Amino acid sequence: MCDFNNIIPLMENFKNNKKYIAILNTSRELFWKHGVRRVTVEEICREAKTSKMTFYRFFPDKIELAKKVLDLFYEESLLNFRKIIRDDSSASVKMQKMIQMKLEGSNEISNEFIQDFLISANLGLTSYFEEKLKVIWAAGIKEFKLGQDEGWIRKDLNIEFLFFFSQKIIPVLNDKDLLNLFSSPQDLIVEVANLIIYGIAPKE
Amino acid sequence: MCDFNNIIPLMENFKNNKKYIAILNTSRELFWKHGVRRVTVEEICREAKTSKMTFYRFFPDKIELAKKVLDLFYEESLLNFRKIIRDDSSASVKMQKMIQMKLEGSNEISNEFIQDFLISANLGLTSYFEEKLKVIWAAGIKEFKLGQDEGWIRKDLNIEFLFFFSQKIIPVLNDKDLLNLFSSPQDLIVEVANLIIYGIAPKE
DNA sequence: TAATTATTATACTTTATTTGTCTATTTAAA
DNA sequence: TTTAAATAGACAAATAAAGTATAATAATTA
Repeated sequence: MCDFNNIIPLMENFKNNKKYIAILNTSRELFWKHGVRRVTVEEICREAKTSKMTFYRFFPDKIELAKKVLDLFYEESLLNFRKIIRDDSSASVKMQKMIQMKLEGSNEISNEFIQDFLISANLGLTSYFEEKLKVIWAAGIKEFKLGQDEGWIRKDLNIEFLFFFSQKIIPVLNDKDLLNLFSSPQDLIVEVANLIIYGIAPKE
Repeated sequence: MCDFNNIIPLMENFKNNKKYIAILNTSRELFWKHGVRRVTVEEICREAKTSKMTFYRFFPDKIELAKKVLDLFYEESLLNFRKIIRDDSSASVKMQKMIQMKLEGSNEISNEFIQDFLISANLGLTSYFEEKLKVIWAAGIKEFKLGQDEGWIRKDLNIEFLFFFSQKIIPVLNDKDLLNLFSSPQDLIVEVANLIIYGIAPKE
């Protein structure tokens, strides 16, 4: 008699909805380029070929959409990260893949996007971002600790330190003069990966 | 008794004014990234470390500023172009330099910027842009005709055709597979320049 | 130094844009 | 055919941006 499916909103069915996905993709692109502040709901709808009413059926407002975009981005990044960590290649290759990923920047959040999360406190995104970052950071560290358990990362390594270190080292790797020491970027990546994995001691 | 210098506004003295230059540079950067529409006067002032009042002393509004930015960009581009054309290197080297310039995109107007000139008719920039383009186009053609007079460009070449052609050819040169046929991008540029200058006939 | 001029910060009004909601219609699916 | 989903357009309310006025400060120059 009483079918609750008709009463309780089918929240998570959105995921497969074409329009919902179109809005997410379009907004991600626009947010990436220009940040949240500069992009209007109307613009997103126009680009995603949807109407405003449909937009508001899915998202209460632009800010919540931005949060969702951030969520999905992190989810995706973590998945990529996990795939490399749990991959059954050697430690050195894993590290190479991670460096590659970092260099390509495919896992990098755009500057314009992040600015609106961090700087313009007015949008109310700052704390959300910080919370999210903490969670992701923890998840990433957990993955690395897995590597310690599996034995291909030494147990006395400070993972938190490694994370900070890897953030700082990327610009250095993009140095033109450094690149010239190698016959290809790939060779540089291998060299760095080996340094990180094996240090400077000879492999026994 | 009557000093007209005090009455007639010293219009063109702006050119050397620090603040004026700061506003132009800042706005160019912002317009380049986001287009005119998305950038606010207040934002420009903030970035250029100047006040709104100073802004309005130099420019009646954002649109006039955008026009000025376009003007200066074209002026600069034409100067670069002229420098190459009137340079006393060989025809082939001239062409190499021009191709290089095109590839670097340093003389390319940004897409975001141009969008606001072309698409959003509301800003009233479209006709201004078209007029300007005509003038620059003509100036460019005139430079090339100089080359014809000087004898290093054959007299029966249709310069207008060459212009269209060179616009279309750039993306082709950025093709990865094409680049792989050469040991360096520079070699590709030399090859293309030689083709344009000498055609396929052997140099006598 | 005093006078002049340029610049700024702030507050404020006006104008324009954006938001979010409401309809009446159209389109698509069951 | 009925039901649900999506759209276009109009709209009031909220927000943001433009542009002006004023008083206070800093920088120049005579």
